[in-house]
Amino acid sequence: MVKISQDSKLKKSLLCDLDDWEIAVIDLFLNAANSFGLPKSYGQIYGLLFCRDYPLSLDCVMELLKISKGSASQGLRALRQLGAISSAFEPWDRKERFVAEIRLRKLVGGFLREQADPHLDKGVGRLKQIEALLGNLDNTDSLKRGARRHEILSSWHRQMSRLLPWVKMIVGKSDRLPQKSSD
Amino acid sequence: MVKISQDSKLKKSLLCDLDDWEIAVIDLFLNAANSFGLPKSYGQIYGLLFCRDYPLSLDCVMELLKISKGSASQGLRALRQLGAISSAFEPWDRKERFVAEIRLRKLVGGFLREQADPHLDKGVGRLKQIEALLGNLDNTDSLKRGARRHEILSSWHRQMSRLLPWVKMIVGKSDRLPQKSSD
DNA sequence: CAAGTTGTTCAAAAAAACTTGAACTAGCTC
DNA sequence: GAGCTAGTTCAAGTTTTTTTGAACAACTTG
Repeated sequence: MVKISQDSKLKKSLLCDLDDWEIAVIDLFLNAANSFGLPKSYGQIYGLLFCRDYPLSLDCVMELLKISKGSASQGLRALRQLGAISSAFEPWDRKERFVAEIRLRKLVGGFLREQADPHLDKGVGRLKQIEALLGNLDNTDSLKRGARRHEILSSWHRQMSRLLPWVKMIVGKSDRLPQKSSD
Repeated sequence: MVKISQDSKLKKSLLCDLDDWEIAVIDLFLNAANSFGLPKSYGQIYGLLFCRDYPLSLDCVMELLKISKGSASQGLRALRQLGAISSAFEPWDRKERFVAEIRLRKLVGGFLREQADPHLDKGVGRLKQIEALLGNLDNTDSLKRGARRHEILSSWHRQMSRLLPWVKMIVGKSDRLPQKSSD
């Protein structure tokens, strides 16, 4: 491949800037990320990849979004960890390139796996801890109250544990887009 | 009622401090609030009320949790808005007092109503905006790509809109605690 | 192995979110 | 209406989170 892409003046034009609609989409994901408790930059990165048909490298992401190398690197890593993007190496270049996962089911699944499941697991520990503290107690009144609260929390925990698999199932079950793959 | 409760030295003992298990429960909710994207203090406040059998006033909340009046006031308001707590005035005192809602279905429902539904609504607007931007476009390639992305986002929007009612239904459908009310 | 490229790390800077508390409104009571 | 009490508001302060960028590690190539 020609060395042209090293010249930063040309780079800009080669990468061709964002379209207006792309900016709007990226902004949409920025906001979405925020309300899911993820950093804005993750949303922007996902949004950009979502807009594009072909994989982008870390450099492209950096330049198109005007964010730092560090942000881009961390964001891409986190998004891959969430299963929201995947990466591949093209044979003709050793840059890693990224594409967005667009199957909603995968996105939701990954998010729940990384965010919800861990909390449910920690919950078990917390419930045990509370149980233990109740054990050390002689004050009958407080004990009874605490025991009741423990029951309630346990019940919630059970219900949430049952809910999540359903959510993972329901999303994307039907209502697929006409053409193109899915799961 | 006697004026004793104005004497701050007595107040402390009258309110009786938090038990260890209560501290653990409050901490649990603090963390939970955090992962739902709500301020920690909201979690603490809810946690405290969750532990108690009887309604607490703003003052009590403030003193037991050692948070400021402002935090307590805002937290209580927001929690009520979410349907996570409710308030009442006792006939013998003009302080407003608060109790936690413990029916998981109500909690989830309120949260979705206040947090998810608005986002879905805003989503409609954003989709329209993107559509409009695509309208201004002559570049056929970008237009096609954009149109496809718009389809995908619309599909996601539909799927999410269908999911939420299910979640509201499923949570709390069965698996009730033995005794005591529910919905 | 020197030079060049890709991507990671992490301390420090910047930005965002949360909390505080003093000033304020509103409603009683005398 | 003066004096209390209950509760709200919001600018300023504090804490937490996110971003930056320079130093670094890993790998390739000549």
